[in-house]
Amino acid sequence: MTEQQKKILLVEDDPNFGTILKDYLIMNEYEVTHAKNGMEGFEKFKKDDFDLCILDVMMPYKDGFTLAKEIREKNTDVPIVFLTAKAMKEDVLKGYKVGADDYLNKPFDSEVLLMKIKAIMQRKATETVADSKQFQFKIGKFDLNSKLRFLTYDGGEQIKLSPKENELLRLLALHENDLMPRELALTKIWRDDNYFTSRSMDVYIAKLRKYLKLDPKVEILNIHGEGFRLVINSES
Amino acid sequence: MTEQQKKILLVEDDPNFGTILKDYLIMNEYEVTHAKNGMEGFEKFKKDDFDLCILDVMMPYKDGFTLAKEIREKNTDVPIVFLTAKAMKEDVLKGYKVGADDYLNKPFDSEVLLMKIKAIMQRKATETVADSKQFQFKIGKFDLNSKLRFLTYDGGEQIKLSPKENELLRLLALHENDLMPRELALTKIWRDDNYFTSRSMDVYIAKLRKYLKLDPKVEILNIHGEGFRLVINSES
DNA sequence: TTAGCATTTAACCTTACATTAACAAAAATG
DNA sequence: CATTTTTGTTAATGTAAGGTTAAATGCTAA
Repeated sequence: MTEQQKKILLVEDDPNFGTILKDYLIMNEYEVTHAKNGMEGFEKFKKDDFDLCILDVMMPYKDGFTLAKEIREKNTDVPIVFLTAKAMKEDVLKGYKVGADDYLNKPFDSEVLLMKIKAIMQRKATETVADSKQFQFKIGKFDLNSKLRFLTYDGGEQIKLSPKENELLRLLALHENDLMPRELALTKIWRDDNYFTSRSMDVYIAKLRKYLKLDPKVEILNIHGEGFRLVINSES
Repeated sequence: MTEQQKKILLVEDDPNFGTILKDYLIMNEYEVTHAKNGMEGFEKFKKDDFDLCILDVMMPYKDGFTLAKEIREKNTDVPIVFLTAKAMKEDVLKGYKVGADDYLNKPFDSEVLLMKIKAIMQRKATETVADSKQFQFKIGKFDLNSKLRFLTYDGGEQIKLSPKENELLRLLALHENDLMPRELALTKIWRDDNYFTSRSMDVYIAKLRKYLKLDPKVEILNIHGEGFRLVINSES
């Protein structure tokens, strides 16, 4: 892994603070593009690829959150850090919804900022695409997070899954619209294929069906003597 | 990241065995400091930074476990490997409590030692630097200052945290919204993974939950059989 | 030494999970 | 079409994990 200078987009309207921060980051081996407001920030964002965006929240013309939303539309991955005034606690949460990786109260300790930047870069570097996607499945209106063992319906309600429920649903999702052989689940999840484990599996199929009822387009069909099939119906 | 020679502190009283081992390690690109007993070992430890300590358990003046305890007081991170006589099974466990990363029965296969050393170094290398240096966390409306061990609610009320409370919360915050495996906390904080330490950890989880109740958006969720998850809910 | 902590251990309770049982329904089979 | 096999579903059971509180222990500093 070759060490390369990381590019940071800094959007901060206060000229004094902005310049100081920029210089500090450059001193610490980052390549910094400084924009003085949200509009300019977005223009610069479109023109280059950045490894990190640091956005002030309070800015004329276009505030940090709005800018973040626009950036997210273009690029879902780039880490975003917000700079906020100490007072605004609630807005901070709003920031998280936009997908902030972190935020800092002004004034802040520059060392802390540096640490956070490093931590974020590190995280991004190690979380390979394969890594994070392996556990995420879209099942109709549901999202299955197989690592944390929960099923989200339509971005809202969260259903906790037991280990067996989770593994079974994951296996079904892996074979979406296709046959998931009984035997496969039994050997992979139950590690044994006999009458009782088979009945146990049926019990789990029933549980999953109950959860999935929330979305009428999603169903688990049985293929007699063969296994099951997770289908997502397209017609309404 | 530049490859650099790793420093090993070897504390072993048997002059023959010690010298052979030292030479063997040097042959394998390690920088080795050899001490002949626990007293000397501690003196040398204080004078330098080591990447690994290899301690014989049976030694005159100061045994390996006692030395390890002293080393731990100075430095909680440095990996420790014990060399034990084949017989002592029980003592080995005692060693784990001190926070041993591994142990080896004498006589042992030098290849095995080398492998273990490599594995330990690797493990430490991936425990990111950023992680170990991060001490400030925003947890919903709370601010955790992990260095000074206190939790501030909404800029006002300050809650003092005990060392264990602090470390546990810090570990949870480091894994915010993600799984913090039980085992991780037990090995990192309690340095031992058994029924009682596990129950102790549960007690601390309860304490943290009590503190965190001030902000209803913050909760510690359990993932049965896996660990805990610190989540900050965005919706109100 | 004691007072004041932090931490562990203990006890007891609740919840979560997986399996098994029991019975109903559907599908296959001859 | 009667019978067997497979599947659907719900409930009961046993065990393990976690939650909570209090008491016991250990530690440290006055």
